[in-house]
Amino acid sequence: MLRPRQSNQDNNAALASKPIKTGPRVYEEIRRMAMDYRFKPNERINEVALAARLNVSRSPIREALQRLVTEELITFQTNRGFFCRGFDVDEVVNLSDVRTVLEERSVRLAIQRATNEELAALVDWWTITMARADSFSSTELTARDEEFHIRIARLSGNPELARMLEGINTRIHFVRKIEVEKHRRLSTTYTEHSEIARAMVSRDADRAARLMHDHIAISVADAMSTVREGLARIYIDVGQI
Amino acid sequence: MLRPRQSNQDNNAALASKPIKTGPRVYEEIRRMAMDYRFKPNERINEVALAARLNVSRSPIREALQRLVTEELITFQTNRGFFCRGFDVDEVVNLSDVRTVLEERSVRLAIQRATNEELAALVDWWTITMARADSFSSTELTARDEEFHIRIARLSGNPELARMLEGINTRIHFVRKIEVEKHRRLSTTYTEHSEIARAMVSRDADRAARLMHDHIAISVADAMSTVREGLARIYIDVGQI
DNA sequence: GCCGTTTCTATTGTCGACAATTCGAATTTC
DNA sequence: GAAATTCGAATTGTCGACAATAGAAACGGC
Repeated sequence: MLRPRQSNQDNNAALASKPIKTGPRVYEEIRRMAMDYRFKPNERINEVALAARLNVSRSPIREALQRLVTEELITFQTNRGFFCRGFDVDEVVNLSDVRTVLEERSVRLAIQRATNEELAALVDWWTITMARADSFSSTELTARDEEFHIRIARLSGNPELARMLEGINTRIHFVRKIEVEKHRRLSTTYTEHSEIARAMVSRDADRAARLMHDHIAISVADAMSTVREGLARIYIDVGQI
Repeated sequence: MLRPRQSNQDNNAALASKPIKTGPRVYEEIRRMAMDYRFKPNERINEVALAARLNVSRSPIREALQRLVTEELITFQTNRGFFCRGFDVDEVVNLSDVRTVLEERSVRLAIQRATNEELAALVDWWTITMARADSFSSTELTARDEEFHIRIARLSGNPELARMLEGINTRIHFVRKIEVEKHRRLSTTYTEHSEIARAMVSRDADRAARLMHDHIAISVADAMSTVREGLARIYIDVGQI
């Protein structure tokens, strides 16, 4: 009889009948955990425990972790193992600074290269999103916020630029989510996004870039308090094992 | 008797007595190979062959490769394995575009935050390097070129910015080396670096940023021919197995 | 009671084995 | 002759085993 490569009747319940390769699955799962700080900052990550938790051996775990190391979501020390990344204000501020210049370049290129249809589609999509905003959970809202920026990055026609922004996004995902939940309504973000999109439609690069700059600066302004809030959540929510 | 974890009398000769951990060593080694296109573009990388070549098992090989995947030096497809990254003009151009905005930000921040001593040290170091230029091999020359930019990035006081620039540097290392060898004298690069450094000392941010911008633009200008030259080298030099 | 050793335990690093998949070549079919 | 098929060899995915290392605990000297 063949060895069951992946016990499809997994953990506790059945979203079975999903023939997802375990390699990628494990990677995605750990990545998600790291993004959401399911590991405490600087916590040492026990490979065997994690392997048991995900019903696999240590090999795929280690490969996924190594990959996350270069994504800066995980830290690694030889002979000591893997650790969760830290969580501090400086990092958020520094990332935001980089993000600012990349996003500015992003809008400028998008304005230069995107078609009228593409830009119109961006506006439409965001308008619809705004209209439905109340029906979205914080998680969904955060995802839409991130998607707005990613769409622009894609329109820039520079995949490398887009990839780097995505990398930054995954690293600041947690604080961004906190921000969304803190304000909840997000109305300022909404109007700011709309303004940016409209500036893009009218091909006003300078204005769009400036709006984008300010848009990011605002959230950096109270990064301190956001991080504080984030730390509280990390160490208070023990809802998940 | 203990199992010899690593046959220290390696491949063919003896740089033995080096108790370097095999994990990091393997990673560095493969990384170097990828940077220099010792693998042909888009070539499939055979794990067992590579493992045999480096005298280790497949586990450390795979971990290193996974790590290089997020560095964009290696590509990966489930069930099909690892591949060398491609080698085309678009990528170089796109990376250079990103690099430009990051380097501009880098000088600006460095001018803002670096001390007089630090900037003076930069000028001095580059002056000395220029003086010794003739005694350097192309490889050493390339390294100095890269180091100049990295030093500025460090002076920016933003480690994230520096890290991203380093990432870009490793990806364009090959073409940069070609450029260095193509011009050999490098005199323009030399004077350009000097000018940038001097502008930094006089805290002229706009000028420094503009110089940096042009400095990079120049090499992008004939990226096409450089890449062509690079392709030739990759497929002609069969010096290494 | 505190600091430096020593011993023991938990965890990581690497390996070889084997199943699952893919690749390539030979073969057949149209 | 070209395209599809089949089958065998090569390669990848994952596992469990065990040595080497680090970390904790017990011990002893002061």
